[in-house]
Amino acid sequence: MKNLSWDDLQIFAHVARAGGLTGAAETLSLSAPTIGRRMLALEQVIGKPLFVRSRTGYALTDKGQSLLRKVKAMEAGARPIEEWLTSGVERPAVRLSAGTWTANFIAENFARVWTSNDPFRICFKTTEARLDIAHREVEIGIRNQPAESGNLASRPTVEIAFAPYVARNHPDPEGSEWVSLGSEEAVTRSARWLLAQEDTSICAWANTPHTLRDVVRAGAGRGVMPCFSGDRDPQLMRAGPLIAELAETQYLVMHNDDRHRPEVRKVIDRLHALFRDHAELCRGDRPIGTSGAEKA
Amino acid sequence: MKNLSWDDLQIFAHVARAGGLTGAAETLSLSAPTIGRRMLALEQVIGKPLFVRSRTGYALTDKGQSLLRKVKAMEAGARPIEEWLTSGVERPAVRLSAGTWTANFIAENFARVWTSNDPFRICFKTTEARLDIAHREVEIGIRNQPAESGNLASRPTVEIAFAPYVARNHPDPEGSEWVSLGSEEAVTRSARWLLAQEDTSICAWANTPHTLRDVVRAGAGRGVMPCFSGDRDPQLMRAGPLIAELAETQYLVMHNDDRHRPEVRKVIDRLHALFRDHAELCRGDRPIGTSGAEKA
DNA sequence: AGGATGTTTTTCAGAAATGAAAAACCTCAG
DNA sequence: CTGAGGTTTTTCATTTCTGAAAAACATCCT
Repeated sequence: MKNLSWDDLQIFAHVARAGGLTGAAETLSLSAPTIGRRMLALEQVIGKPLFVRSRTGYALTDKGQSLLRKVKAMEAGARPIEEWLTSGVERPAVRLSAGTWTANFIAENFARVWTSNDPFRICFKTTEARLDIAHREVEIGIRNQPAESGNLASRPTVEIAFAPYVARNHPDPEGSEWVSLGSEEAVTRSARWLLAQEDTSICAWANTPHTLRDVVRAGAGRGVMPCFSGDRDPQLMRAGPLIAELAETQYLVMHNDDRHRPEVRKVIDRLHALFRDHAELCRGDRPIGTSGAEKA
Repeated sequence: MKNLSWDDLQIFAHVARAGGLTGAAETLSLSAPTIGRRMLALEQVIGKPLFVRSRTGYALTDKGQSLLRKVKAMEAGARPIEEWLTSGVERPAVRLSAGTWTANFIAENFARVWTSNDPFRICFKTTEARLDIAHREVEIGIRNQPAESGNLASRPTVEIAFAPYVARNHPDPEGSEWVSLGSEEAVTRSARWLLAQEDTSICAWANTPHTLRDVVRAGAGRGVMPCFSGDRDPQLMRAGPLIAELAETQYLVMHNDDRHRPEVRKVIDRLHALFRDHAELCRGDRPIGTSGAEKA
């Protein structure tokens, strides 16, 4: 730990411009409490108050104004480095593997994950299989288990709940038969759950999630889906309570070495923010199309 | 964690100038392994190797040379901030409390702790009492126990060993009587230890450590001292083995809030380095004046 | 050829920093 | 006056980073 941290000076400039911690947190990959603590520490190193604090934000003192002018000179000094980093570099691709529903959800929120200003590209690999991150098949995997080897890192995001869905306006939602998801090669967790229930009657099988949804939409019967998919579909409604046995924690998994790559870092952070913002939807707290729905 | 760390750029410049990790560690308050990891992470962010690594040090690649030129511009931008920090500021005092032997040891190595270039001053408070750091009686306390309250921080330094000493060339070192340290108000740990021994014969009491040393030097008998004092005194020699019961770990204790104050940080770091460099002496591994002394 | 010295790299336990969640507080609109 | 909304601050569990110690390797001297 050094005396005067250049990183703290950079953060200081962001807080000064944003007028507070929350605005600075949006432009930095740091949380507001962390930024608050670092500004406090910076003031202790400097020995003078830099901010006047209020509940409406942070304003600069005279000393803070003076320091900001100087830090802007450092920012000017840093700009050639940022430009040097991006010039002449082909934009790398961040390969992202996710299950069908998750990929669909991300695709519908794509602007939250990537914009044309980004110096990288996104490569979706939509698959129910688990691709090998350790051997660089993808950079980021969205999984329902944490990484199990030491050279992978995982970051939990949200709880994913599952529930049965049926076509909207189905005459007998909880009395209809089931549509199961699975193929001859792979039996899904929801298919295993289904087989474990007493007195279940399966009227159809689908081998891809899209096919299952289409069959359920057509009114053939009930199907199990994650809530972040089922509860966004205006053609579906709940056909029973949440299925506790299928609830799982979602993880963003990446190689340990890749965590410092800025494009991987940025995608990871954005995915995390995206899912966090839809945490209620994912947990099943926003049921669609059922009367008397309660909010958790 | 941000993408391109300004702190890492600063460290990079130090490594480039020093030609390696070890030299950079001397000018930064970071260890060589830490600097090595940070340079690796910086290269991953940059996407290009910056160094050619060898066992004789780090040399810059062409890309590294290019980056160094740019970072020097940031250093130029940072210089007005460093100057602004030091200009017009009355030098603060760092108050340091330590026991007599420890204060004596530090005073003899004062150039390791303070120089006239430092923008602060040192205030010794030599006492066997424990001064209150939480209520700002001192900034740094050197103690034999870690901090016990949440708002204090402690950093262990070295193991302190104790042994009995006698005047050099005493005719009967291990057969002489004891000189005890203590006063009517405060019985020291070594005095308690003495009373707990079988068949001990105390011929004198001293109420200050300096007085005890003077009496022992005069040949009156054996006295218990910490090894970093006894083994530095050419007028004394060991009069028995190390006293395991009295061994203790030394701690540098400070207020949590003060850790970011650069002058407190600097003194703490220097004291830590000073004691670490004399770790063998403190542990009793450098006995003075006894024949057949072994090196640990 | 072998030992000493000095550097970087790796491993691992502990310290420090972080973010999530909650608490606290202020402002503004109804 | 009250409730909603937005911000900062505090608490605590978790994650990340650090330094100590050891390992590995290269160079230099005898």
